[in-house]
Amino acid sequence: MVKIRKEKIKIRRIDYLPARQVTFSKRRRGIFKKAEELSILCESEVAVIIFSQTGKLFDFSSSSTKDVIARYKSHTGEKSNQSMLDQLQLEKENTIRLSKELEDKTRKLRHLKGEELQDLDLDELQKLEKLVEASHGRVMETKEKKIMSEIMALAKKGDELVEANNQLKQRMVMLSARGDIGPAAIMELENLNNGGEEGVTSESATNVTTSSNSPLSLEDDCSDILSLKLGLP
Amino acid sequence: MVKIRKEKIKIRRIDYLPARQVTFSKRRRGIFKKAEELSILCESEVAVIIFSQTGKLFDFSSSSTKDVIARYKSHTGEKSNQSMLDQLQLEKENTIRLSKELEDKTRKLRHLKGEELQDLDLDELQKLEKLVEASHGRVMETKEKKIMSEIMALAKKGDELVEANNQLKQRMVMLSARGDIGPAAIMELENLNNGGEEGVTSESATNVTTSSNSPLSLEDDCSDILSLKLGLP
DNA sequence: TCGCCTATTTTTAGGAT
DNA sequence: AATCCTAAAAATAGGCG
Repeated sequence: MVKIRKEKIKIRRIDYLPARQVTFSKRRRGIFKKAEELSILCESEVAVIIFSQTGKLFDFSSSSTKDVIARYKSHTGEKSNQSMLDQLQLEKENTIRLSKELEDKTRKLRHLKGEELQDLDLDELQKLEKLVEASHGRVMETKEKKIMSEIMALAKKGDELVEANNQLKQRMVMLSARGDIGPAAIMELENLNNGGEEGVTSESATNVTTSSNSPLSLEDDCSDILSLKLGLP
Repeated sequence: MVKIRKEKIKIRRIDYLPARQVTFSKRRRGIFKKAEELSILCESEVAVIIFSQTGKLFDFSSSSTKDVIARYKSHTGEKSNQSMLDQLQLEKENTIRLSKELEDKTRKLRHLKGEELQDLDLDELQKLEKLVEASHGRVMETKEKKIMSEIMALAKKGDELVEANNQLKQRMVMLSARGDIGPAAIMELENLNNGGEEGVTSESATNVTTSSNSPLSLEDDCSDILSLKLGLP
């Protein structure tokens, strides 16, 4: 029963481990008690979460710690785990749906390419054949239209070039008439631009408008034309 | 400076609202202070979450309430919001990837069906045409094979039926020879089974094995045959 | 709502078990 | 680690501004 002097302790880390552990235990209980009292006295919801230095978890709650945490999260504007789970579920269903669609399309694509036909019955094969035939027709048609329009574009460009050429030549002639350059240079130009043809002169420069190309029957097979790469936009 | 008698309070709901509010405020600060002291004295992580009766949130934490909550959740085996977010992100990327693939396949499918060809260039159109042609060939081939095999199956079934029929007739003849049924019934049977043909009798019943069908040239267009629905497995 | 006051209750440091 | 003891420290009920 020896009474020992005590003095107020400083709020700083307790260095002596056993003392620290004891204090932790005592004060922890103290806080939990206070928390409970507060929740009862004032009808409030209280949660206390404590991790000891060793990582051990101690928690108290007037109701359920998880509930209080959920309420805390909704208060701080965070999405709850539940709504997150819902979203995840939705995304997964989405993925499954997309996968199914993809599988279906992949299958159809194979069939249209003439692959894996063995799992089609006669009826389906007939429909597929009709489809492929129709498709072939449209592809041919589109291709021919495209070829025509590209040839037109080429022809137009050619005409424009001829026109530009003629205007250039006209200028050259005028310049040579004024003695700025010699006639030899003009000859050189003409040979460079139309190899072997009769020289296009200024008088025919205005009526090079339409259908000046070679005749082309697009009704026939024109795979030889197709094979040349048309470098137009 | 009048000294007033005080007595220990009971831990039960404080009915008088103003007193309750004051107590809430005082004790709340008390708990927070204790919590802080504990965290410092014992180097522990502490979080206190309090909801007042009016729904107002008060929280204290030695570090960050969210961190403590995350630690709490990982301790109680729940998935953290973060890992959930990661998962969600992953799913979303998955969805985007699938959507892109789907779009691509849809496009290709359209082209193979001869739709939306205008956004193909000449080169692509040519490749597509080749593909469709090849596909058409394979579809035709497969269809013909299928038709052949179905006809074979039909023929086989037919032969089996004829065979069964003959055996049945043979029995009938034997039965009639024993006087169990009259000859009129046999005639009736024969007329029912082969309308107009000469009666198939027991002596031809054993050699109905192969190629007893009508001649069919499958090399030609056989769309008229295709149109009849073959109800075989 | 807050701070201040003060008598009283409650908590707790330190020791011992 | 928990519990008891005790004196000192801290918290706080109730009142007042």
